[in-house]
Amino acid sequence: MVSVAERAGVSKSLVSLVMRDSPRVSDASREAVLKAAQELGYRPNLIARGLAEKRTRTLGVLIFDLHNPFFAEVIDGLQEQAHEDGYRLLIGTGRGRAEEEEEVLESFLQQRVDGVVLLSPIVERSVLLGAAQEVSTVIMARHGKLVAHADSVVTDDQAGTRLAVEHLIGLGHEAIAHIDGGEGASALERRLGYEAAMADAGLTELIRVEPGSFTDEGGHAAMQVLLAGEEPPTAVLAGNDLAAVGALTALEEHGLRVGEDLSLIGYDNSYLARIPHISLTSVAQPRSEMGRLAFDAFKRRSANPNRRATRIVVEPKLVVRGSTGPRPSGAGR
Amino acid sequence: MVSVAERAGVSKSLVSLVMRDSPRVSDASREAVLKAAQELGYRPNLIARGLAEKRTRTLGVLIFDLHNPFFAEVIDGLQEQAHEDGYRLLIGTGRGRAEEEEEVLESFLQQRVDGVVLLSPIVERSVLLGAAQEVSTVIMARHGKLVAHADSVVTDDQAGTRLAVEHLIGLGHEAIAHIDGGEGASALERRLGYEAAMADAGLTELIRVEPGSFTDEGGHAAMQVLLAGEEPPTAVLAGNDLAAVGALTALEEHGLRVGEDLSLIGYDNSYLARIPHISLTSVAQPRSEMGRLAFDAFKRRSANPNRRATRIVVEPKLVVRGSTGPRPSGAGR
DNA sequence: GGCTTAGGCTGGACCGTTCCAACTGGGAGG
DNA sequence: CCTCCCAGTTGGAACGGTCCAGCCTAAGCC
Repeated sequence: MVSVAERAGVSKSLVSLVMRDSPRVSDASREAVLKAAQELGYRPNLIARGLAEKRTRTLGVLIFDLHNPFFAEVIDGLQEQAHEDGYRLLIGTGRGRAEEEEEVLESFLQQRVDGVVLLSPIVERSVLLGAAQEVSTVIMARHGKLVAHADSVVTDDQAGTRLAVEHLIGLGHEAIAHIDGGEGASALERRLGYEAAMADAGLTELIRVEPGSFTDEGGHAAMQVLLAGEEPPTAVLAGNDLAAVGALTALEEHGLRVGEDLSLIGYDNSYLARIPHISLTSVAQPRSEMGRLAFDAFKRRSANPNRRATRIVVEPKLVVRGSTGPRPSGAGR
Repeated sequence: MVSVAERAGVSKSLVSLVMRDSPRVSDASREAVLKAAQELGYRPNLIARGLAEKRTRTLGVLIFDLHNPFFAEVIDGLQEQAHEDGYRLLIGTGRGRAEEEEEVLESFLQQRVDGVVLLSPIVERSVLLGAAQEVSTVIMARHGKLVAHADSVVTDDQAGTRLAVEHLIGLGHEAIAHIDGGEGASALERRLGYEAAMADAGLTELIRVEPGSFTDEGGHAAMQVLLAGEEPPTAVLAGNDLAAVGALTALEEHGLRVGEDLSLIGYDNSYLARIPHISLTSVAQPRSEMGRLAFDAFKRRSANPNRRATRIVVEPKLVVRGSTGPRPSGAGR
């Protein structure tokens, strides 16, 4: 910067002003500085700037699992909004381990990020509380109690499964089973939505929750059990798309046609559901919108760090595809 | 840091030494400093450290497409190795646009990363050359001429399609078609491998390359054309898994059983291929190993920035699943 | 003509570290 | 007893920017 200043015949303060697009610089000096910078191949040092400004215009994003396409889309939304506002994203992952997640978070703080966005974190609540005290914090896709001074963004999973059940009822189905997602807050939410919707439709007696998991093996095994029973359901609501695909395999093994002999619904509207060969009716969460909302929440909180913790709930949508159809005549009840 | 020093009754230089685990500190002072730091909730400022040390122990990783699970696994390997060595990863994406990729790269340089890893970048060659001059650069999954002062890590795609063709020939197939991946260096490599393997087996006359793309629509359309022809192939090698899944849909529409009436092979051994419902024979690239190799290359180059550009080629493997089987008797030739 | 105002610019303190040359005190060696 | 050495420690100069108070000059106003 000093070399640029010398070459342009001005002070380094002025170079600094030009680099930051200050309006109170004459056109002549601006041009001279830019020319000198160009000639010297000068590139501003964001490290030094960060030190002097005491802020980095950087957001730390902690992702539970890089492989899950869900997160990729959330980051898309986040990145888009952040980029527009001149923020950079520092992405890290604890690769599914709480301990590593904590390390990554600490490293974000040491790097003095202006805020952190935690995507489905599994660290203990106390860690979240600690983070929220240090820096603007947004927690995504984690249900449970609010964390003081942190905002959270979640989807209404109960509403999601309710949509699915109502769609099936509209098609004439009554014996609708649910393949549970196992432990974890979102599996619980999804199950509650299913049960409530069934009860509201007067189908309490037909509620059937089969233990499973969020994996294809889990969905496969659960569907096996359902089909082996005396009165198999005419429709099944899987915990997520992956489990639904596992269930699909089981149906094939039994020679049943999905969408005709039995209707199947997934959850997440992932990439998988969209494949024509699979064509799965599924509940969609507005992922990139969630990313945008998270960034907005961050901005609001950095403007006013002491505001109350908020929870932003977004509504899921049902995407109907080929895996659901009318109740087969004469089947079950 | 000064406060910690005062509280511990030592100089800030000594605090600095303790924080960096220097061996030339007495146990007594070390303990006193750590105690004071603990009590004050002191957290080292990596920004200031980066400024003073003139290096950041940070690697900029530019990803072509966050959604592609291929990249997630490469990053896994990279992250593992980097973490072990005390490096952090700064991840960014140009979201498929060359112009944005350039911006992200420039931002990495302004942040003074110690190196950059470019995953399948689409920026112009001149940009790569420029980056390589500024900082240790590793280019991944991009074929083509070597870039001066940069190392590259690629898979041998020609060998990959060759493996696939040889597997099919071993099963008795002769009329083996290839669905091309469209433009781009890797589509070219894959096609060349196919053609060479066919020629080597004396099947030059049966070489058939159907234009397509790396998407499911592309695979679907190409398979339609192949099946509509007079002498449809008994085996098809798709450009990647996604195209193979599209082809699968076309087969279904024609009432053909995959693995029996026609054999199908994908490329990438993605998540999709592993789904039981799909069960696609596919060519696997050692993704996380590629990530580790990229980090090694970075380390070597930072130790010696002027070493010659190298190209590290890793060998693909064939993963056989249910979509390939013996040539149906009496079919085609 | 003198006073005020404002735009444009500057010098130097500061941000929180690392680095380096130099200092100290006690033990070993002659 | 003096010198040398070395482990342990220290003060102050970087690192490359931003920030702020203040300076200069020319224009505007009465």
